[in-house]
Formats: sequence, C-alpha cells, structure tokens
Amino acid sequence: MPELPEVETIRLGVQRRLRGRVLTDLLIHSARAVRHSEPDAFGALAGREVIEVARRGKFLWLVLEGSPDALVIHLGMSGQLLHRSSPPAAPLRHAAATLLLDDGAALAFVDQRTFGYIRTSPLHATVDGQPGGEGTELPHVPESVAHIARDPLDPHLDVAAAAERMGATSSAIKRVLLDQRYVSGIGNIYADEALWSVSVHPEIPSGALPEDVLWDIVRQSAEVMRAAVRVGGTSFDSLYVDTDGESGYFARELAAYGRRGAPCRRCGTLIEKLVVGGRATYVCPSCQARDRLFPTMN
DNA sequence: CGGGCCCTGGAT
DNA sequence: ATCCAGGGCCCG
Repeated sequence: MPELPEVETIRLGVQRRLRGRVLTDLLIHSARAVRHSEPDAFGALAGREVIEVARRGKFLWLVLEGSPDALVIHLGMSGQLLHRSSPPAAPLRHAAATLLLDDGAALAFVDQRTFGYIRTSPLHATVDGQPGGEGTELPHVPESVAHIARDPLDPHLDVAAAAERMGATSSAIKRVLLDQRYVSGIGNIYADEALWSVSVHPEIPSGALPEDVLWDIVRQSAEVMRAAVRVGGTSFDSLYVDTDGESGYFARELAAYGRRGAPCRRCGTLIEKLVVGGRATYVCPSCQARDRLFPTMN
C-alpha cells in the first residue's frame, strides 16, 4: 500500500522517535513477518543504539550501533509502524512485531495483509560510493535492498542512466515505473499521477518514448511525490496512517488515480479506468491519447 | 516480459 | 458470493 511518500512520512516519524534511542528488545508476534530471517537473527540487535533511520524507495532500515546488520522493514500493502509512548497493554490487531525502546516507548509493526516483513540484512558498500538512501550519510545499503534502484527523490539517482535503461525495454511504461529496478518508490498511485502529469499513455512501450520524455517522467514522479510528502502522503482509508496514527492529505490533490468518471483537471474530459499490468490504471483519454507523441519503436 | 500468487477484510 | 485493494517476486 504505501508508496514512497507514505514510507517517507513514516520514516520521518520513526527517525524522530527512534534516533539516538537504544533498542532494548524486539518482540516477534508473527512468524510470517520474519519469514526472510533466521530464527535467531534478531537477538544480536537488542541493546544497541539506533544511529540512523534510512529509506530507499519503499524500503526502510535501521542502522544500529556496532551491528554489521541493518534491521530492514518493508510495509508491503498494509504495513503500519505505530509509535506508543508505552507498550500496548493488549496486542494490537494484526500485530507482527514490537520494538521496545529505552525511553519506555514502543514501535509496533502492524500488518493486516501480511505482505510486509521485518528482517536483518548485512550492510554492504553502495556500488556508487554514495549514501545508501534518504536519512543516512553512510555509503551502505542492506544486501537485501541492493537490487532496488535509487528513487526519484534521491539526489544520487543517475537520471540519465535510468532513462537510458528505461529506453531499452519494450514493456509498457507503467510497468516499467512499477519495476523497482529502474527507479524505485513509485507504486500504482504515483505511476498514474506521473504519467498524467506528462500526458503519456500508460501502455506506450517504454522504449518507444523519446529519452527526454523518459527523463521528464522521472522528474515529474519526483515532483508529485515531493508534493505528497509535504502533506503526509495519500490516505484512502485507515490502512495508511503515519507513526502517530494520522492520515495523509494528498488524496484530494490526485489528478488521475481513483478518479474514474471525474473531469480531468487539465481538459475536463472524464477520467477512464483501465487495467495495465494487472493493475487498476486511470487516464485522461484526451491528454494521454496513445498517439500523442507519435511514438516510434527503438 | 506478462501472469499469477502470496494474504485479509471491506465493498458490492 | 465475488471482486477488489496502494507490493513484490517467482514462474513459465
């Protein structure tokens, strides 16, 4: 569920609450939530100070003092990280794990649909020598996140290289935007918003788009997601909330996603819904006409 | 490179 | 009862 703006909003909350605190214990409530880790993987983390709360795309990780392993958290479709000034007396519904802190507070990882997980992963050097992501100065990234590309809000994203790689595949541009190996952090909402923003039809083969358009798509993705971060992300329901349980306000600014039958904010044509790559997809059939760029295949 | 699957719960 | 949901990955 959460895409980059929602995960970044959560990261900021976790950073505010956890940075400089000692992780006194880590309680696992759901075996499925730790399915990517060895059973004893978490024991070595207790008693360590949280140095950094980092993010790349939709992946979060905690850097812990003296630990070669980061604590990686992916929220999947429905994960939440909820701060409590004291540990919940009764287990929260869908509780997957709880981090206990030396100030008596707790951070609960709750996940209804269970696609999210928490794991340990060794920190490795980044291939470009630059910081691993937002919220960290260290040129390290967890091994399990290393295959994820830098995201559009990352100053070290090589946009030219990303655009070039996007130009080398014939997959629909929307599928490419959802593929976290080209550029990360974009999910179903912000893919539609970015494509609406640059007036590109989601089913155009990525390689048929001029490289400057691919470049624009990446830059517009950054613009849309930056605007979403400013208002705390997109909440359609209570499934996305920040660490204080608060909703985000970007839903009211969406131009395409979820707006089937509503007038396009540019031209007034009614937004249509289609399916691309198995995902609900919203377009303005006028602004985003398939032949608008007179595409030629590479 | 497209399709299907992993889950639970709310809407229809 | 059936469909759908903001992610990611594995399979063929």
